This record gives sequence, structure tokens and C-alpha cells, in this order.
Amino acid sequence: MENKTIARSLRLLSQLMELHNENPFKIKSIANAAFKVDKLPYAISTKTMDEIEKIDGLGKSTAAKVWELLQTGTMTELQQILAETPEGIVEMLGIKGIGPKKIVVIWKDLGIENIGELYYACNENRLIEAKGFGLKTQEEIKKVIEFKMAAQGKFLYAQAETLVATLSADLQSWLDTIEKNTLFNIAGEYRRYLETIEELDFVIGAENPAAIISGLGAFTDLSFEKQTDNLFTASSTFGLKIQLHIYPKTDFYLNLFTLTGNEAHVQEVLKLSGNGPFANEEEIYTKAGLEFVTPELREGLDEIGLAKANRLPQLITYTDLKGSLHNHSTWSDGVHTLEQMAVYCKDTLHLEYLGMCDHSKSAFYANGLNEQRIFAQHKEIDALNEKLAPFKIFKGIESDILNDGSLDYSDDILKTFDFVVASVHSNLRMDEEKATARLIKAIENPYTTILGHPTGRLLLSRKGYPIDYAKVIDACAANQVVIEINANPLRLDLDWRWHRYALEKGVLLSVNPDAHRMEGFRDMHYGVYIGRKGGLQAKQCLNASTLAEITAFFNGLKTGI
DNA sequence: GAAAGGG
DNA sequence: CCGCCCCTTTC
Repeated sequence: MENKTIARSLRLLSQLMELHNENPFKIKSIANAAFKVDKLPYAISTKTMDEIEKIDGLGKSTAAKVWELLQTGTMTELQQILAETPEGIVEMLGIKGIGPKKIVVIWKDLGIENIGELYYACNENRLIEAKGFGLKTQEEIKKVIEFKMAAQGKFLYAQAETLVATLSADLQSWLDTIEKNTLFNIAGEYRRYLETIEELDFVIGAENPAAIISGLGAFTDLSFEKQTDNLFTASSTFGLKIQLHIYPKTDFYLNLFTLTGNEAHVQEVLKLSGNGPFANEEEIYTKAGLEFVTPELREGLDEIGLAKANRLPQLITYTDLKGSLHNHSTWSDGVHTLEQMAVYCKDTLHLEYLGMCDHSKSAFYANGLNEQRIFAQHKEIDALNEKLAPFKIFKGIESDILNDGSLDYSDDILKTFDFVVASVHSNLRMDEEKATARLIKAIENPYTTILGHPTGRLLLSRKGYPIDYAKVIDACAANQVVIEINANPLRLDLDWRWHRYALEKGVLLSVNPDAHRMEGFRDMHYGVYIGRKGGLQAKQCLNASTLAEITAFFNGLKTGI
């Protein structure tokens, strides 16, 4: 069991205890334990009961709960309190903008027990009657619920990834038991590497489709229901819709292509190529007189024009990345030390450099660095750079963009960094005008090197503040500011739909994992996927620069100040 | 831990 | 209607 799972259980327990008005000291200690568990640099599951008791933040009774969870997979106390709480109330904890205090009022005073009823109450203007609620709160809750409902049934690409891996393997071996050499591939949104996925589409091409269909019952991972002669659907354990398309072999490539989408792209290509049959996907494009378009570019944007002119971009690949910028260590809210992060980049990932960007002083919740601690961190980096040479750690910072658009330190401090990532973490409720002006002011700061996660969105959970993309990107172009592609699968921000515009304006992008632990670097894969979708080439990606190139780049910016 | 946001 | 204090939530 992962620490994250343990931490989640503890956090849920503490929130439920709060809903049930239990002893505030107990609540706090459980909440604190959840926080501490999440920040441990090792897996608790490998430890003994005695060792768990000694973990900072865990006392005897919490350790016993954790131990029970590890041994049995459940926690009696959590199950008990869960049984006493309506399911809909538990779900409400996931609504941003209301916490346990407000939920108690909703539950006990208004008698509302699920999110549907809560939404209804907002529409009926009944929420404002409760104490602590007013019109603004009601409207905010309504908006958040609407966003949540729209996200229902959708999943992050990364969530689907593991399922796709096991399902593909299992489907393939099941197919082999019925017919040798069937054709099989995933299509749809997943094949196009979209950031969120509503359904998985698997396509099968068989000599004898009827035999495959009648053998479906023997595939035990999922139970499929027949929709049409060719289409069978099922639902994964966590609710992701799965579609199985079964066709004769001769129709396979046309269907794979059509089901991969998107619709606009498919229509346009088929108009040029005719309807086949095709021996493979490449042939579709050849017949259409087009260069082959890789699935992630098939979005009905400019790709067909480019393919016609043989001018499709040479898309970036993971191995093009030479370093990793924007990462955190134990200096602020990271899990692993600066040295651990650096050695991991050097020895495991074989990168040439690491940009360390811990949080700035205003980010109290994340243990942001004040001026003294920055100085101390820089000394540690200098020492490590000697030890690890030629590997290089760059002195960075993730500076908060304050409410007025200024950065979090004076120029005297800012000039001591090799580079600065500027991002918004506070006062996220802004209208477009305010947000755009705030970002542009930060972009115009001569010390800003990279604009971090430009909208602050969390896919499927928070919309992010609205910005005028074109204006923000234009400002980056004018001020030689790089824009981050935050590679965390929850963010993927800058949105790929704006990559092309940025690249056309000559703005560099940077695939930044925002890693808070060594495993976090893995997210750079998602950043590359989404960058490819946006049309990113290696030469347009800051951290595809070699150490020598990026050193020159940072130095060049400095002389300009 | 600070401050925004709202009542 | 503003300023004030207080509570909740957020990062």
C-alpha cells in the first residue's frame, strides 16, 4: 500500500470526525498524521509496527490505525464513522470552497444529504437562509458543482494509462486463444493523447469476427454488453467507459483510423483518400496525398495543410530532454532532499542538469524560503555542484506572483538566482482582466525567466482563472519569457491548444515536472505527450537544451537586465 | 502562517 | 452603505 493511500484514509477520518463534532485535539492529531505520512520519503508498508510508532507525528493510537490498515486493508474506526455518514455528505468534502464547518450546516440545518440536492437548493435560493452562507457563497458552490458534474465520467490520461496497459495485454492474450494474428489497437481520445479521457476504444480486426464475439464471455476482466453488431461496451472498476469494436480484418485500418478521430480530421482525410480498403494507416495518408499524421496531431487544426505541404513538425521525444527545471526539495514542500533529487536526475535519468525551484517566502503553507534560507540553499547547491560535476544544479525559485503582479523578493535577491519561475498560488478567484494584467506584470519583470502553470487549473477539479491567452503569450514573446508546460497530469498547463500560437510567436516552452519527489520526474513523459500534441519541436523546448546551451541562455538573459 | 473572502 | 470583527477556507 502506498503512503498516499494511507494519508488519504487518515485525512478522510479526520474530516469525518470533524463532521461528527468529535474532540478537536483528536481531529488535529489525525490530520497532522495524514500530512506527515504524505511527506515521508519511504514506504510505510515496509516498516514494522515498532518503527511506525516512532514516526514523527504518529502516536501509539494512530500507528495502530495505520498498522490495521496495512494488515487488513481497512480501518475499523474509519468504516464505522463512514457508516454513520450519508454517502453524499462524504462526497461534499470534494467540493472546493466548502469545508467541514459549512457541510455540517448544510447537513444538519438544511437537511441536505447529497450533491444533487445541494445543487437544487442553490437553484431554489435556499442556501442563503443558512447561517454563514450568502449569495456569493451560493453562486460559488453552484459553479463548482456544475464543473464537477461536467467532469463526471471523465478521467485523467494518467489514470487511464495503467488500465490501458493491463487491458491491452489481457485482451491480446485472450484474442490469441481464439484466433492467431488478429489486428488489435487502441483508438479514440487515448490514442490522440488527450489530457482527459471519457472512453477507451479498442479495435479488433479478425478473419472470423463471429468467433471473437461468441468468445467474449471468456474474457473475465470485463463483462461486455452488445450495443450493435460491431460494438460492445463495458465499464471499468472505477467507472471509465470501455468500447470494443470488432470488425473483419479488411475493414480494420479504416475503422482504426475513423475511431481514432477526431471527426473533423477524419472527414477531411477520407475526402481525399476514398474509403479503402487500406492495408495500413500509412496507406490512407499516401492515397490522400498527405504526409503521415501521427495520432496526437489529428485534431482538425492546421495539420492537414501542413501534411499536404510536407511541413509537419518534427515532434519532440522524451529522449530529447536534457534536464529538468522547476522542481522542489525538502527545503520547501518536497519529499526528497536536494541531493537525492540531483543524484536521481544524474544517475537514474541520465540528465545533465536540474533546476531547483522551491517555493518563495509568501507560500507559507509550502514552507517557502525567506532570504536567509535562500542564501543557505545556494551554499548547499554550490557544494553539490562541486561534488556532482559535470552535472549541474541551477539555482532557481518558484516565485509567487503576488496579488499586484510583483514577484516575491527584492531585485537584490532575485538577481542571485540562475533563473526564476513565476507562478500564481494565491487569490485565484480573478476575472480575466485582472488575471491577465497580473500575469503580464510578472512577465514584464526582468527577472522572470519562465511563466509557471499559466492558468492554475487542476484538470477535472478546478477550472483555473480565466486569462486572455493571446495577450499573455504576446507579452512572453515581447519579454523573452519562456512558458512552462507543467507536466503534472492534473495540470498540463499551458493548454496544448495554445502551444502553436506560442511557438509561432517564437516563445520557447519548457516541459517542467514540478516534481515534489524523485518519482515526480516521471511526469515529464506526460509533458512530452502534450507538447507533441501542441506541435512542439525539440529546438523550441528550453529543457531540450544541452547544459552548455542552457547556461548560455541563462547568462544571456542576465546580461540583458 | 497569512490573508482573502464573505457574512 | 461603510467599516468592523469574526469565521472559514485556501494555498
